Amino acid sequence: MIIASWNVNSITARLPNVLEWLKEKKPDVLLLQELKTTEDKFPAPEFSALGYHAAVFGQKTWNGVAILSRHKITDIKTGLPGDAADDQARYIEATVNGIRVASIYLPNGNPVDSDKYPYKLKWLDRLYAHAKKLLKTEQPVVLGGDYNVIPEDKDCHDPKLWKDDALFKLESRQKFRALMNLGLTDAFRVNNNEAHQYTFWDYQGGAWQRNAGIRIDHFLLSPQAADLLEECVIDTAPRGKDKASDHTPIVLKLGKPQKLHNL
DNA sequence: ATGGTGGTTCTACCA
Repeated sequence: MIIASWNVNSITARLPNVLEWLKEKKPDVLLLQELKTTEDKFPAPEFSALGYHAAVFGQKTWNGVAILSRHKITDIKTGLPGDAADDQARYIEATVNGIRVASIYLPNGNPVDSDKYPYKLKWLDRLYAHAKKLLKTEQPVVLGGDYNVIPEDKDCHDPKLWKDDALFKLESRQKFRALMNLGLTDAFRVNNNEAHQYTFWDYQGGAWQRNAGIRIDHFLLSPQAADLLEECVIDTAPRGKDKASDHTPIVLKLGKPQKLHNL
């Protein structure tokens, strides 16, 4: 089973690129972030024509997340619990093929001296609390998306340039670490310890051409999902296309549950 | 320290 995640920076602007990529890669599931549109304007018919169901949590102008799937999508929940006043469309969760999957668009948090940074940190705390509950179900859980957190020095081009940024500040990284200390696994790092593997390159300053990127799109897996992990790779090709998003897809391959020997 | 680009929307704001 292939599950991919892609921050598309407007599904309207990115539709041709996303359709082309789906036709080529044919993932079972694609998690989308930064739709920048509402449910009623989401291009569901175009995805349906390729065989994908869609669960969408949108809003006007900003944010917006979705789950596309060739398999039936059930038990859809929108919004991250823990703050009734939070009206930003950043979280959608559903069951696909026996796996609980979430598409996450974590707040950016910049500038750090605005209320955006505490909102990000609180959002990370809410995600921690929610992940704890999901882990108690002992189901395969896949939390994928744009976390807006650079986990380590080696996940950016030049750590010095990022040290005071909301994506790299100590509190952000500590809270991301805390998620893993709950028992979640950063799928990309299971079989790949290389530095400078990126999922985002800024539109500005020739960041793509200079490979001055950051790794901020992640798949975090519950133990039951991590046991199924076969591969997790970043597909850099879409970032080099015309009219590209500033993010590129990260792709996760899960196998079938193994039969365990009785011990 | 600033500005560089691209998205939505139409004037700034966000990333």
